[in-house]
Amino acid sequence: MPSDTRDRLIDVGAALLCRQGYVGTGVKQIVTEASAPFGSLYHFFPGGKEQLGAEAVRRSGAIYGELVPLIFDSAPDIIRATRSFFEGAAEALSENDWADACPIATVALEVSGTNEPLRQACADVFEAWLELVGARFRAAGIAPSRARELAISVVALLEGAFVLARALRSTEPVLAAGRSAVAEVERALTQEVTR
Amino acid sequence: MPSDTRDRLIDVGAALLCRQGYVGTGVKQIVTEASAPFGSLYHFFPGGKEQLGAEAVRRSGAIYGELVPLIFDSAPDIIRATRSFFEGAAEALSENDWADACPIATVALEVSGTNEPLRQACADVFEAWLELVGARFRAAGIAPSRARELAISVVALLEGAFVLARALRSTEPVLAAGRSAVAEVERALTQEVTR
DNA sequence: CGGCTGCTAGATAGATCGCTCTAGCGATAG
DNA sequence: CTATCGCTAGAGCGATCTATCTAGCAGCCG
Repeated sequence: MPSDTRDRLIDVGAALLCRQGYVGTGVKQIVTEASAPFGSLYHFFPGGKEQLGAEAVRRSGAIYGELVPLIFDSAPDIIRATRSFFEGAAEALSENDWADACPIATVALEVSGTNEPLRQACADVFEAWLELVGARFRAAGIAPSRARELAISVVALLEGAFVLARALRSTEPVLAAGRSAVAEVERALTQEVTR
Repeated sequence: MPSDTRDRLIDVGAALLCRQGYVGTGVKQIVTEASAPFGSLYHFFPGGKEQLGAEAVRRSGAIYGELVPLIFDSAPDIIRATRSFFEGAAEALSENDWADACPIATVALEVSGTNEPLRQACADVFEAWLELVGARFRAAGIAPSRARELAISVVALLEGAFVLARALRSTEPVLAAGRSAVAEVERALTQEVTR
């Protein structure tokens, strides 16, 4: 049974990583906001900040990954699911002062050249997301290789829109990228039907 | 006349910001790699690291902005220009060990919630890029509002693909996103012609 | 020559970084 | 009861961070 404190450290760490990135988040800040004793961090995470960071990245990835079945199951088709996804992202972004964008993009860019374990954690999360989304596209009748390419484009549109949205403090990029994503899904479906 | 040392500090700073982000780059590392005396940094940049960072972001933005006329002028149309852009980005990325992605995306994500002057610098650069690309689309006959939306999607595809590519250490996302970008440009042109 | 200015040069302050260390609490087992 | 174990609690270490400080060099002007 996992300790409560350990869970809180990961949750708080994940939230801070999302907003400030890995380098910008100090271990003291994590334990303070988690109301955890300092020593507990190194009790539960002997690997220190790096281990906690990696686990926080993977947890964020799992939580956000759950949005895929949640949204795709409640939408009538993959076109409207894609639209929902971007509209929901835009809403969440503006409501939380542009903090709740991608939980791991900042970390991924920061550490991709300097911290291999963390880079790998981010890569694993991205791959899992691509597979989750790609599976939905395949289930809608799109050929596997085309489904993966489409998944990459949709995720890239979302990630790129988050970068622009956070810098510009506007939902416009997310909404514009969402319309492109919907169009791309439509195009892939049309190709499939008319082949 | 700008001092040689001052220029070198901005150039080295811009290169380091691209690879390590703002928080991950120390001022000592900048002056060391620029072969500049430590005191000179605060002589030329009284605002310290923040001022140097903002100027480096703006310079990177200007340099990368020059790629737009460079590529669009040497391509026969905006479709092939868009394709060139992504293919060139993929090549540059793999050749430099996934370091030369977007020079400011990491900074933009890192500081968007903690450092207003730097966030503004990133926002200004993104807006300038959107205008540069949007102007090319308008020149090809696409309506202004549609041209802006298309520019946002293309830039978002590139930025998002960079995030995935750096984490996955693969050019696949950039190439897949590039094909989507080309398709989106084609779609916008078709809409314009058949209207 | 002397004096002024722009820049170099680096020591160092003060804060913060990640991390290690010891001490002790509380619950459970023997 | 005592012993043990999981966890709490925080002092403090060495390193590193940004920024300031003084001192001095080189070149130009009078």
